[in-house]
Amino acid sequence: MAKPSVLDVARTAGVGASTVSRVLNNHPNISNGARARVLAAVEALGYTPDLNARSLRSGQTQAVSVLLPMTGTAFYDTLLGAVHHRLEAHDYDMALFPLLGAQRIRRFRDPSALLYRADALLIASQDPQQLYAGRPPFNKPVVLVDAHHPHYHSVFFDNLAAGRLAAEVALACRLPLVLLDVDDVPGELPSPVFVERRTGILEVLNRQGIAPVRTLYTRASLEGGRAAAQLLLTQPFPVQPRQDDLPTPLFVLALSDEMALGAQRQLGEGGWQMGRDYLLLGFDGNEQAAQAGLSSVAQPVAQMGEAAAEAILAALGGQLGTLIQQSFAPRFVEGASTRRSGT
Amino acid sequence: MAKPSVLDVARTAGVGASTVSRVLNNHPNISNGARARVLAAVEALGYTPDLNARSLRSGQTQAVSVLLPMTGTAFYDTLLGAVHHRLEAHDYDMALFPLLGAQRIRRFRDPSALLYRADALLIASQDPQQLYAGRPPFNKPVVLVDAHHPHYHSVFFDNLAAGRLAAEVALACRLPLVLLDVDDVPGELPSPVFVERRTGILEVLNRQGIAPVRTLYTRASLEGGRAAAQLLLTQPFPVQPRQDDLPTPLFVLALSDEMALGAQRQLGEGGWQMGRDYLLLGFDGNEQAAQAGLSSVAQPVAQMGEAAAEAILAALGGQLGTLIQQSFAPRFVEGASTRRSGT
DNA sequence: TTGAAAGCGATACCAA
DNA sequence: TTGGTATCGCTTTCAA
Repeated sequence: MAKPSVLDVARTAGVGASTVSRVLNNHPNISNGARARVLAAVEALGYTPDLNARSLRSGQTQAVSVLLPMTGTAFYDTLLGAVHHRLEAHDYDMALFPLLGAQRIRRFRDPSALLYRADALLIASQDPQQLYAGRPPFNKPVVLVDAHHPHYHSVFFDNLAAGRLAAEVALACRLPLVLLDVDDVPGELPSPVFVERRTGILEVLNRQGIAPVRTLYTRASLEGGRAAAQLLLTQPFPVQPRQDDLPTPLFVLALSDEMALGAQRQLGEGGWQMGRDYLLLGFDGNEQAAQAGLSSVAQPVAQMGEAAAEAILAALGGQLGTLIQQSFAPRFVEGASTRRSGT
Repeated sequence: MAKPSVLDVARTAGVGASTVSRVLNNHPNISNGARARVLAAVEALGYTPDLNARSLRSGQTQAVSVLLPMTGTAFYDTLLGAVHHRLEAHDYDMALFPLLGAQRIRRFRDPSALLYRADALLIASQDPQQLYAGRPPFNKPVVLVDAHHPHYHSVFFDNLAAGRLAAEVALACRLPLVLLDVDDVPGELPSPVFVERRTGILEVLNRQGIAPVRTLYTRASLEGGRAAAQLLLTQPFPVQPRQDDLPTPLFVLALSDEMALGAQRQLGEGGWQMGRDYLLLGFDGNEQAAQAGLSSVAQPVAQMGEAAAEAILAALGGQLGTLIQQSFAPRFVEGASTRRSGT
């Protein structure tokens, strides 16, 4: 037999089609008898509503599309897990559309792309202006997460403040500063996240008239951190710890915990001792890094995901008079890595 | 003004609604004049078809859903890039539904989940039987990629054969064998990929009555490879190279190139020299690993993605009498890492 | 080659 | 609290 429709259910239950619809959509003012018979009929027939018909009539899809870069995992895992969790509670589902290569935005120029078959669009870690060279062809709510733009609802970390905070923590130690910075990848847009952290750091340093004794550019990954640390080990210019009687530790400031973690491992394997030969600070509040004793300027990823979901829901509810610009402040999470030992 | 519909376009162009539809769907037998006027009207009004109405009427969505684990990136990047490329050529779009935690399959029990609003379902690296404890609630084509099951169209690597091939390469060197194996993650299903590679390897070893001198269990990542290699460096039981006058290199066989790459870096940093102190072989055909000179039992990821897409398209076209069980054979890609130096 | 009209399967309005 | 019916926007059939 063909897939049953509301009419089949209605006939089986001995009620009208609208009653079936009302039961299925939890409308008030339904008698218990009718509800029970409808549910029984649904069960008996194995009825499943047709989403296309539902959407056509109601004008809603109960879906949110997420546009995201296909890089990294732990971060998006946490972020999108939180987003999905909140959306789910309001009966919204979520589909992901990874960018599959920076050049392939063409795919989303078409307003009838699957991406836009949704009630709202969440753009992660991307500037829509740059991405679309204009606006997305979508006249429903658009929310940015881990990115911000004055024309869009934005939920983001204050990476500028994070940079400043990190620099202040570093300066307070009064040690020679090594900056593990992120190299631009040719052909890709530079990540605004790292640009802002760097800007915040340099702003504070400049104000104090202090410069890093060394800046190493590398990939924004654990292996990148390792590579930079290796340079520190093998080319210990301009300060070489562990040879004086009063060694001067280096303060290594990395633009991400991933990089910091890599540096820690590499330096440790090279015989440098944390607290004695170097101090270390990263960004993100990465759990692995915290377990390894690393201090971090942390950012509440899951919380931000929830906030983004709330922003979407509010926009969908039409309860959004003004533009949301919600920034999350960084928090210094102290571990062993910013404490000198044996003093 | 409200969103224009076919009727608006038809009025503007001075034709009937069906003519508009025909033009938009590239039907034959349309006069050039009508076509031109319709296209002009579409342009003028900024008309975009309503996908819900289209799907309701036609019974098709022109969409394929992909169910995938939210781990790894390079692999799925390549795989899904290839899948999407083929689908796109046939006007199908693609949406991703990551598993966001092993326990959350509940989300997909509901037959009216967004996941199933598609013409076909692609399941990556998962056994549907295990996943659903039965069948997915979806009576349209289902294709498995990087996984196989006798009841579903499957496109996969022959990891068993890959394991055998790797073991044969290793045995041909007649060196003490160290196996870098993958540790089970508690709470997660063991990956069939590694199970099969291991089985293939052990099958060949057993047949020859040979056992690895050492098996190290670690995470299936670069860092996992590093950790295992570190054990090799610091606890050089039972064979210690570099101290005899005639050193015996170890043959290190890792279940993935990622792990092999990690091992290579760690051993290199520990002073072991590739070709003299150890040989190394991994799986996957990872590009980074190849650049580092690693030999690999490679698997054509993009090719497999394309094959999976073709399987979907064939199933959608209804041209699929029998069940597809397409396996891709491994290929030994020789680099420097399996050649002894100075002999 | 074209237009009128039926119908896909739901929801929402209105009258009862 | 309920059922009948119009309607969402499109594709398809049928007749011209």
